[in-house]
Amino acid sequence: MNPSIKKTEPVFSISTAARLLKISVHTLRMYEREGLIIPYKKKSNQRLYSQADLDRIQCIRDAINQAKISINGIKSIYSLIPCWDIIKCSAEEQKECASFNGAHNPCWTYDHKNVCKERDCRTCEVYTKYSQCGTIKELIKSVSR
DNA sequence: ATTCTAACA
DNA sequence: TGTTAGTA
Repeated sequence: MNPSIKKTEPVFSISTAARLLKISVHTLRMYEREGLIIPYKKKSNQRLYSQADLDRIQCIRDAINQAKISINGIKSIYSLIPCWDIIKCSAEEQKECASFNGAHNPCWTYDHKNVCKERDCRTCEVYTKYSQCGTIKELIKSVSR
């Protein structure tokens, strides 16, 4: 409601996020364990969610409830994002990268040894670019053709 | 009062 | 997915 707060600003506690999304805090933490989301962490280790996080999670909920896609299915979809092309890592780095070589999990769930090491996956375009339901569908279409 | 991790009569 | 335990 406050226009001065950016959609990417982590402001919602896990209980507030759960209430707004109508899901349990347990489910919220589970999505994180599965590597579907990367909430902001305070130094106290407590999670904070931005409006962008909420939007992303709602897309995940829609994929599960409407499209009937499983958690593993969503992870597989995310793994298809061409991260190497988006962040343009070198051929050497691609050779060493699991994400470039048929990984079935999102790139941000792996240990990074290349240029990704200096990046914060939460704010990386690879993670944020396909956070909207529409863009995820476009990705699915482009892959299924 | 809230959140966190880990675990399961 | 739920719930409980023991913390911070």
